Amino acid sequence: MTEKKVRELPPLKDAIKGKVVTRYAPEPNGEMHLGHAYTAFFAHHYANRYDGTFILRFEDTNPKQAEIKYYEAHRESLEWLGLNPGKEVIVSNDIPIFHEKAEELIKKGQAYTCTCPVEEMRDLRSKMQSCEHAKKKPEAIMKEWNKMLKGEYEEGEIVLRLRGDMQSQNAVMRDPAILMIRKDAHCLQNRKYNVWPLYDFANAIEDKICGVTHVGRSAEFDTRIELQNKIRELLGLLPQPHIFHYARFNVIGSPASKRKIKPLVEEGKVEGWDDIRLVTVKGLKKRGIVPETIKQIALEVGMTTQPTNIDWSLISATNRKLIDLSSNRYFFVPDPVILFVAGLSEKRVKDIPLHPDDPKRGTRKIETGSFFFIPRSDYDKLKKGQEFRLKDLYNVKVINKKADLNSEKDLPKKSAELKNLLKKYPTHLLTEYTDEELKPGPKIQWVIADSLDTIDVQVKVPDVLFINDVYNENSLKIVDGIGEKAIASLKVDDIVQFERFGFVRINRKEENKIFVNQAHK
RNA sequence: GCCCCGAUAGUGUAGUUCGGUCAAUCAUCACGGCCUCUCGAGUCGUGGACUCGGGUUCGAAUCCCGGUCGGGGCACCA
Repeated sequence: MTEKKVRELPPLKDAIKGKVVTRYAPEPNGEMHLGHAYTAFFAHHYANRYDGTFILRFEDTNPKQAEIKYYEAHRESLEWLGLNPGKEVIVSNDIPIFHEKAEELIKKGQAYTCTCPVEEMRDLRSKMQSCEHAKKKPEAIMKEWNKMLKGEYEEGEIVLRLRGDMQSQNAVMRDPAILMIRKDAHCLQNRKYNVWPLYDFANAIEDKICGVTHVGRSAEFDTRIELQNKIRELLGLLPQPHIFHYARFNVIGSPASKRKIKPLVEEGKVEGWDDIRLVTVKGLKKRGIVPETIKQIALEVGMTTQPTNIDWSLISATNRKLIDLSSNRYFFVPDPVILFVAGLSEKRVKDIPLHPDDPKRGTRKIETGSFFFIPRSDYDKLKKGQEFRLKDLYNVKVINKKADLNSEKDLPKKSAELKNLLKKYPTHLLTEYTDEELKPGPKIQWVIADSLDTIDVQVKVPDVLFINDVYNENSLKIVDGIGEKAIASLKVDDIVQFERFGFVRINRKEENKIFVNQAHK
């Protein structure tokens, strides 16, 4: 096996070995998706490369949004991805620090309280005009600030604004609000605080508290660099961290953002955040995509500043190569019909390899009789008189495509089980044994039908969720079929290949039925 | 509307910093051959791209200007 040349990310600017600190900073209000995973991967990757520290930081400064279950969700997903943080930080624990820093700005004359209604503030900002509140005396500002902290204002009544630059081309610089009143209970801090920092303020300071040296994030924050740098500058929090941006990653046909996934979950168009059609980390896991695939694709795509639209085939192909050698092969027949082989009285016992390219994996024994299941799709293609091979067994020839094995005479005595199966699967094919010789021609997948020494299998087969932005009604197919007995002893999370069908991950087991998800062909 | 950012095959990328070695890399994809007791893997081959217009230059994917297209931002969300 030749080692594929691995792409490497560009070096980090001013990176000193041992001193690099990076962070992955999600808001705990939804499951981790591919975009998050890439951000986390890059941060982790660079921290490792320079023997630095990778921090998981929860940006939970909006009590309306933060939910306790999502803290855990991010931790779990990171662990599964193998991106373990060296340190975890919860931003809402640092609210007192933000209050302190805000006060410092007020004392320096760099911030003021403002009671403009939202619309008015927005309007004035777009017109590059200050409001009268900007002219307030320092003592008045400090007085109002203290009232804010004590909870004497309602939400929306007042904010603390930074003295930025009203004439700036960059609209975020025009005296942005940096702290606001929030009265909702926070999932961790409860009602301890009335004043909460907004994103830019919290982020600028928190990166410094954490000692973050290099920040990689998605490009929507491009215009905030100036603001965040200014906040740090005013507070003497220097030097500035290095910030690099990259554009959004899209998978064609799969909504990437929480904003788009949430409604799908709520409308029941998907089965939950971990639906196998979604590119959430849990969805990918459930489908049978391995962490290494996600990392390899992140590396392949890199940190481009142009939006990317990855095709599912890239994910499938990458994943297939990674799991191919480690996935055992099993026999599975989707949508089965029953086949009888005449002219052969003795039973056979075959040793069939678990992997065609790796004999060391060994074999499993399968005892065959005269009754088999074969896929309907193969059955449909067969013609009377045609010869074909039962894969790994022998050759047979079609006698009657529309046989009724219930009434057919000259069949060996049928067990009660078999009689039931014949009724349950009413399409019957009558063939006769010809010979053993392996020759060119169709090879058909089979599972024994003489007894119940098999297992019922249900497969979920995912397809793209959206085609040209329209929800794909057929994005999830349920395929029922029958698998060989060995499948029954597989464990949940095992990834195997059903031959001539595709790679699947074992999702759930019941007493005599197993539920699997198809990752891809 | 205003402000940023970007543009290499269907898709993802390499090359752009420092113009010639680029009739453009690798992968995916599609098609065909070989191999294989899978529709998987492997292997060989074929197909397909420098957004457009102008400029600089002996020479432009690479530098400059303009257009077009795409993405993002302009919150008392993050």
